[in-house]
Amino acid sequence: MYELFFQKFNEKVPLTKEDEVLFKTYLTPKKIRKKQYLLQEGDPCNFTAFVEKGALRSYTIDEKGVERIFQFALEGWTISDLYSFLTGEPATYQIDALEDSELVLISKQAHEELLKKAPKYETYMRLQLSGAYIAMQRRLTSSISLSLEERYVAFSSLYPEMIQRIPQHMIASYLGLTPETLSRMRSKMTRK
Amino acid sequence: MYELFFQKFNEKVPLTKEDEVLFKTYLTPKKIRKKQYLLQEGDPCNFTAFVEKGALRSYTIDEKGVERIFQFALEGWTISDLYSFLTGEPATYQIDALEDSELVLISKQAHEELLKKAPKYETYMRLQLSGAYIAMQRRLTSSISLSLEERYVAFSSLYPEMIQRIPQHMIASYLGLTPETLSRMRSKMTRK
DNA sequence: GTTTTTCATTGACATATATCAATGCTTTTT
DNA sequence: AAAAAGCATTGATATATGTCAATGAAAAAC
Repeated sequence: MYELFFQKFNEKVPLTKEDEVLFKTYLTPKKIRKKQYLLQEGDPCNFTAFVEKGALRSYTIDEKGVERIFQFALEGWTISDLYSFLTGEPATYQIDALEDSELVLISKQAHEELLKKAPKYETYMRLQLSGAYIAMQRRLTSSISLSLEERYVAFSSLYPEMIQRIPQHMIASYLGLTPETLSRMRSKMTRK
Repeated sequence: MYELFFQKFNEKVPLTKEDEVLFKTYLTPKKIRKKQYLLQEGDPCNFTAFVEKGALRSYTIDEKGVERIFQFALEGWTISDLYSFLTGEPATYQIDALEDSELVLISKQAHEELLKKAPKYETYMRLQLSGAYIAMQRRLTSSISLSLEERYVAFSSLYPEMIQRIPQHMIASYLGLTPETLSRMRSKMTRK
């Protein structure tokens, strides 16, 4: 447990062994089964979840019952409803597991204590946020300026592992199109 | 100069007078005329620009010469190519002024020195990033899950001032649709 | 091992939005 | 003051994508 978490943390901000021991007291391990909820819409999101193993997604469900997937998280990624986590407002997303998963949770309370006590944590958070921001910027740009086909190609080459592990209709939802359209597009692409 | 900058800074992280004096030595004021470039695609973006007065936009131009507006910044906002600023890679966006403007620049060098010397600056940056992330998350969600009309209505009610000050075809570009479609949509809406 | 559920694919059709083109009105430039 | 450029609007048409429905295969549940 925690191996991957500290590996990724150290890549951003180097930690001493003592740092790690201290940080561990603020972390909560959690196992979660496929299809199980980690966060339900309306509850405040009082954690960020680092994925040691497995796969999760965050998404909304609109009035018509249509799912809109906002994020996938595989090993080494962090998932949360950051808006809710940072502001304390009720979550606008749900999070559930696509595979049996092992997580490292940082509670909101731990987050706030770490911000006060551990400057390295604040630096880590800033870098995390930078990364999240940059990833979302890339995605927004591609969602506005690329054709569907270009978007799918870009997604495939950026996250080849997700193409393997995640059902196609969920990728369609993430890209903002219907499963039918994605299916047709793929068959058109292979014909070329 | 700097009034609005420090007002916004203090809302996030309270500063003493001494802090402000110190910080001022890291800031660069800049005036820029309408249509003038602040950043050209391909140059590394070595600043963040806080808008004291005026209006700017960041955008890309694709192969066909179509502009895609990524962000508007009015008074109190910060604009930059954050990806380029944080990584040192060449900018993917251009930034220019929509009105004559007054800016407060933080150079990359100043940014790095402040991160080392001034913990309050790191906190400020973290909060800035949180805000930018949340704003972009909201935008991405609406770009994926709302109809054009809903998107325009949401934009209008979130940023009424922009509707007044920014040409309609640029708002269309920001929302990811053509000026013609936006025009038709607006006339349909008023007819109701 | 059988039954259910989930998933990807395909077809027919509807609809939203883009594209191309023209017009008149403002604003800016000279 | 005249000319040019920028902008919003409208019409006709083309195109991409969504919607609804059916089918078969694969995976999960029992």
